[in-house]
Amino acid sequence: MYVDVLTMAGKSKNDLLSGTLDLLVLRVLDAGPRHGYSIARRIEQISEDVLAVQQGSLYPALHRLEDKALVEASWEIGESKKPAKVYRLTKAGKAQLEKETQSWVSVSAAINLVLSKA
Amino acid sequence: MYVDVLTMAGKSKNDLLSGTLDLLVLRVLDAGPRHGYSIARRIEQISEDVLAVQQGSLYPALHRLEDKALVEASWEIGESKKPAKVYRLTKAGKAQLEKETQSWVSVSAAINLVLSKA
DNA sequence: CCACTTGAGTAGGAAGACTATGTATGTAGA
DNA sequence: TCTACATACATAGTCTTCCTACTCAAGTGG
Repeated sequence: MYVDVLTMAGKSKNDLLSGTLDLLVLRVLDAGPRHGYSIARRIEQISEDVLAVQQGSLYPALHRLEDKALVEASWEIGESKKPAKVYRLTKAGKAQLEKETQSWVSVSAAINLVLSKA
Repeated sequence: MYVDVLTMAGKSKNDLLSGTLDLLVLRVLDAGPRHGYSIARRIEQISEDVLAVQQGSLYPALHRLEDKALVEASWEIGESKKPAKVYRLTKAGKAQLEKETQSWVSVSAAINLVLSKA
């Protein structure tokens, strides 16, 4: 039995910008295959804990990417002996990564322009 | 009567990152009061048309900000003689702008870290 | 007169994130 | 051994915010 003590009105506010999660996941997988849980850990680690990847965001994102054939998965047993679903980037995923990276670069640059120039 | 010819599956994909619109609006208003329509034009202009602000995004955003008392509005008649709803930043809006700017800086930096470091 | 731009707005729906759950197993420690 | 914790995957429900599509209206230029 779980009870929420506080479901506050003041939202804790986003850890991520909507839409960037897929990009980050693709990028991490570009550096080599990984299972879901460790993708999240990796993003948090590299971002020095600025970004927090919730499981409720991560797994749906992975399933989305899989549906779009941008990643593919297989169950594997690693050192930990626990079976884990290992994801790897497909060719289409690689292409998508490049596209989304380019998009991120230009959009974030544009936002910075507005923020600086008024 | 209007009919959509094509409501395509392949989305045209975002002009903005979700959540950044409010920040951009606050920033533009920080440079001086403006009416809604001209806020959109200004963002597009400064961003060199990389960012497109849809009216269906803009006006709801302004109403949200007004509800939160981050901006306040008054109907005014400018040179164009057409009445327009002019928005200005409130003190709370200014504070919010600073907070969100800081958040943008750190989050975008974190994303860039992940993108570069793998 | 007509088309275009300016200007404000709403309704409806899709997307994606978060919270809150649930399940299960391996591992370290008391 | 029991217990707590980290690992690991997953889904339901809700919320927020965006976009598309549309309406209405008043100036402006041809």
